[in-house]
Amino acid sequence: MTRTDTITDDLRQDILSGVFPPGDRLVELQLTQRYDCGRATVRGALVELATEGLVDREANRGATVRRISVGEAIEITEARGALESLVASHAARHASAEERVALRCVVADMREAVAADSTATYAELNRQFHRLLREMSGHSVAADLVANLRDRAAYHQYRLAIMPGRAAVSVEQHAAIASAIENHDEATAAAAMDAHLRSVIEVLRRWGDAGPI
Amino acid sequence: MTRTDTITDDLRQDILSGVFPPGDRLVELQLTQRYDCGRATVRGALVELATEGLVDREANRGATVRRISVGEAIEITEARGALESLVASHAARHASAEERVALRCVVADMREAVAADSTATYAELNRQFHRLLREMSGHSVAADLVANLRDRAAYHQYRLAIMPGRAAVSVEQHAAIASAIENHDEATAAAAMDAHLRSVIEVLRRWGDAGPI
DNA sequence: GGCGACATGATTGTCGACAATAGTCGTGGA
DNA sequence: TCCACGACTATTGTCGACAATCATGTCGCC
Repeated sequence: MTRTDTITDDLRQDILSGVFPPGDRLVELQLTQRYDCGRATVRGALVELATEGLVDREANRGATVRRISVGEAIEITEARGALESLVASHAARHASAEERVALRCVVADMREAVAADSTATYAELNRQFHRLLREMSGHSVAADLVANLRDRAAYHQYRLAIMPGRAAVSVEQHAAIASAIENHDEATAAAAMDAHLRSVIEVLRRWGDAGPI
Repeated sequence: MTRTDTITDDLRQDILSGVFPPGDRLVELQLTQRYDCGRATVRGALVELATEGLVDREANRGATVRRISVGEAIEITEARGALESLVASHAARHASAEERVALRCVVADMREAVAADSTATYAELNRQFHRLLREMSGHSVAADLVANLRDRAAYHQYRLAIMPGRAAVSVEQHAAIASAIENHDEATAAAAMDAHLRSVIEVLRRWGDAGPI
């Protein structure tokens, strides 16, 4: 693993975790001293994150953290729905017995987190659930695309996760997905995933009228 | 538009058109003299094309044109099916009257190309059909992803297009898609697109046993 | 004759410097 | 007072050079 890759991961993480909020300028020289490396290394990272859709790069004008409007977040979630349904159906077909157990455990933990009203824990379990699903699917093309789309909408995703009452609704949708996968039911798994993401879009759309950003 | 962007487009085109066939090494210094620019510029292009999935880059070992196995081509086409169905349904909803006419014209030209047995023309019209659909959809997220997936599987796509008898089957599937879109029938458009790509996968799968690469 | 260590060459990773460009501030004139 | 023009500054785009790393071929040893 080369230094550029490391910096790319670090910068990606910093963007996703909010160290650099949407719209922030990413000046190469500043990043240079933050990550202690040359400008070429930083540039490589910026180019990569730009093609991932996490940063905007205008010629001679520099890079900024990409701002995702609610409208675009909806598009992203629609695309994610199409792909992640595919992932879910493949997971239902290919998952091992251990993986199915692991998935059930995650759902159980999610229920606990909801009961304890711990939104941070829930958000992390949510990520874990979807990551596990991607691994189970064995469909690396769709899995990679989904992971990227999740990153792109991470900001809105986070706001959604901490929305009061949302977790309680969401957890049952995850349970439905997990249950279908446990039963090796590809079609139901895909449908459950699709329903889950349509529900996410519904919430985003309601926000669109009133919500900020 | 910066020089790096130009070189990126040129290199992408050269890869897609077969100037650099799959597996070919992309040595930075050689590309430097081919495109008449510095190594930094070439590197930028390679990084971008690597994240697009068109080139492989191993640390300290250089870049090569990505080899896509038949298995991966199937995965790519599955993902494309999921996304392009979404694109088709959005196209059915949002397309203008002129765009619907344009789509019908393309299908008519395709029929002509099939009758004339002109595979090169048909392949080009095929690209045009799908590009037009992406524009009609207004769904930039899905459209960009689909365009990228098409590039990644371009090699197999091309082999499929010149397969004897394939165009005749394919053209009717395109006609079905166009017809659904003309009728503003989102669900049917999506289903027709899905059927089209499942048919593509079917052919790829049959190849998988006997076909080369 | 086969195997492993070592030198060699080719290629990439990283850095600093220079050139080019966009944005900004100040000045002069109408 | 307002607009146009020009210099200045900040930042990016590009280049060449050096260091680091991997692959290859050679030599000696078993």
